[in-house]
Amino acid sequence: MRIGELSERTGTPRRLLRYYEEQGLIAAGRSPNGYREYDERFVDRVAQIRGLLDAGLPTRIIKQILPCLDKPRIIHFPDATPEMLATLELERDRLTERIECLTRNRDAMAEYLEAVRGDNRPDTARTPGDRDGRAGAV
Amino acid sequence: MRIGELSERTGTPRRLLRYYEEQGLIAAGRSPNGYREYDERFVDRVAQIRGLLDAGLPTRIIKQILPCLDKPRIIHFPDATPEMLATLELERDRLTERIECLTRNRDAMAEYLEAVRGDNRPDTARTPGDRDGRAGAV
DNA sequence: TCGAACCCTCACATCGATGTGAGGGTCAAC
DNA sequence: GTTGACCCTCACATCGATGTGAGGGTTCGA
Repeated sequence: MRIGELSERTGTPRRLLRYYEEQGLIAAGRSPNGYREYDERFVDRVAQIRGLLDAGLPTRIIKQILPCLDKPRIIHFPDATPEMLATLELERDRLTERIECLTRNRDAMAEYLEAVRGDNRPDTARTPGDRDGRAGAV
Repeated sequence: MRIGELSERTGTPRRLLRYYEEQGLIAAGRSPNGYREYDERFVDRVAQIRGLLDAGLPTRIIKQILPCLDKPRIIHFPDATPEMLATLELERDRLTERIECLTRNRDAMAEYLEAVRGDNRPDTARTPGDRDGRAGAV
């Protein structure tokens, strides 16, 4: 498929598909006329890139760890340089931290919403399972 | 405390503390000489702002939902305008999605790392609990 | 053979979060 | 009273991810 179709199927502007290629995240083939040529695998790949980008990883890092993540069913050990493993470990921990942080905030929001909806006494109220009274998250 | 101390205690550049104020996320008092004046509460507040920022929310949104999250022990229902609740609900769902996405990616990394470390046969291998053979995440 | 709908490569613009520095006050300690 | 460590307000720079458009090929159907 060409860039237009991939763009539509992934909901990603053409501009960005070219950008990801420029950053070394994807390597599209070219047909004789110079058009980029993609196969099915790119649909998932682009989705994954966007996921990681959205997770806050910069393209620089994504480029490093993507080879470890995108093998469809086989893990190629030769791919794993020590640097890559270190990066991967570090990013895994970063992600874990971030996930915890997000979860705390999400729960604080959910808690607030529940409190507002569930118990609408006139002015103020405590949240349901409010041990120390702090719904706030970090 | 003044901006320097808050900066140090939150690990946040002065510049950003001023920026957050400019964006309406925090409202510092002023001492007679014009210096910003902060109390203890700002330490948590700034941490929370950074957490949300890091979660990918823009200051615009943070400004909206922060009032729902930062009450130390009391939830003030009057704060909850319908728009705010809608935003909050939307962002909560967004966060949930994002958390799932991050978790998938984190698990894919962890899985890969485990596979690389646990079982180092010469060339290729399958990941441990590899049902469909896809370690990839989106 | 013409036009619409693709594609290409630059290359500059924008946006939000930050960095950096100039120009200038405040204040405590020496 | 001067120095050093604070603080202030601009205001321009940077950075990564994106938007946008100019200038120009390719393909295909009317």
